[in-house]
Amino acid sequence: MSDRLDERIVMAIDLDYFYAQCEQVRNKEIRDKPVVICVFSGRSEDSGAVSTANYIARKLGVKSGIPIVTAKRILKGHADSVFLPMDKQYYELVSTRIMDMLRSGCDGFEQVSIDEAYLDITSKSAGRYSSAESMAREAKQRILGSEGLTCSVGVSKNKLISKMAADQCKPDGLLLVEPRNIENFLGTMPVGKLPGIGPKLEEKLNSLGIKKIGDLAAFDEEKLSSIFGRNLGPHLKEVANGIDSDPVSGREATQLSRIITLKHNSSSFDFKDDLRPLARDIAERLRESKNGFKSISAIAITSELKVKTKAHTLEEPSDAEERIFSEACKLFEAFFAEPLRIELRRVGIRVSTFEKKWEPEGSGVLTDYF
DNA sequence: AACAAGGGTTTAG
DNA sequence: TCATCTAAACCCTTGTT
Repeated sequence: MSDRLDERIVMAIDLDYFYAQCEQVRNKEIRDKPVVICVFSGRSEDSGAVSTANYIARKLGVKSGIPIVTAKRILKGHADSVFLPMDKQYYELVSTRIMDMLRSGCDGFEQVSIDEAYLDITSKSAGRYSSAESMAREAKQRILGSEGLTCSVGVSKNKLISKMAADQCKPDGLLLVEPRNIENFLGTMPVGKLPGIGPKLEEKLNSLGIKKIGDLAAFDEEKLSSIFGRNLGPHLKEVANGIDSDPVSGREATQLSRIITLKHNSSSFDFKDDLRPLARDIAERLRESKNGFKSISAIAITSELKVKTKAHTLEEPSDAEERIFSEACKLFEAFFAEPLRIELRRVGIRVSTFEKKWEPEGSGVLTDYF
């Protein structure tokens, strides 16, 4: 019996330095310059962080997450550098057009973020990597032809390896990793290259002498479980061996949040007005998705950048702006009711535990689910 | 033991 | 004043069934 029949072929598509590339399409003048996409917090002239940068800027040391001021310092000698505010709405338009195009004609589709998607092309490729390669080239060509954007594409037997293949060949790459080559592909890579293994976990693994994915793949599973727990331990062993049965399929969102940076740090609840737009925005999003929430959290980031949350669960789901606002206010008041002297830099609201098939407040219309 | 709720950490883009 | 914004997956503790 062949073990190929149930084997999938999964394509991972990752749009290169997406926000910056979108800007380059809008304005060809900046194509050969360092381009930095910024999220300005509004605190002061250049306060905020870098969202992403094109490869010219990256090569010079500008990475996502660094302060805008730091990026400006790095690019001081490059008078042609371009700093642009993030225009998420525009990037979403572009993304939607691309995703809609990709969605058609595959067995399964999963958009994982604004610039990444998985396609299950098992049947369309008839399970052959030669066909899969043609499909990957075609996808790249269609995206380039319609939007002028390059992307990186990975193809393998599951999402994990396809994603790693796409990561490995970016930008503007295409890499197929056939099942028989997976062991080789992974073996000598640092463990930190595995999705889900960030700096903290990598450091912990390194301290155990586990540096390469091959080391992790061969490590005693009992030991891993005792160190990393019953869930993470076995999971680490699995991914290190290239195993991932997670299907390509859409998922419903489970939470929705909005957060802002306050103009000035606050030691008391004097930012009520700032919460109003957040509540309004969340209510609007809930209506769009026809969801009600049962759980609501206040998110607070202190002046030391520590994250604190307070949550409350409702008896019945709601989607009302007023409810979001009033519950959030209550939770924030609780922060300052504590004896601790807390100073907040950023504040936000999150709702979760959604219920669909749920009757919006005040609609007065009976739903027909039961 | 299983589950819900509240709070925190890590990862990712 | 260097330090955005959104989302998911875990982990832990506590309390209840």
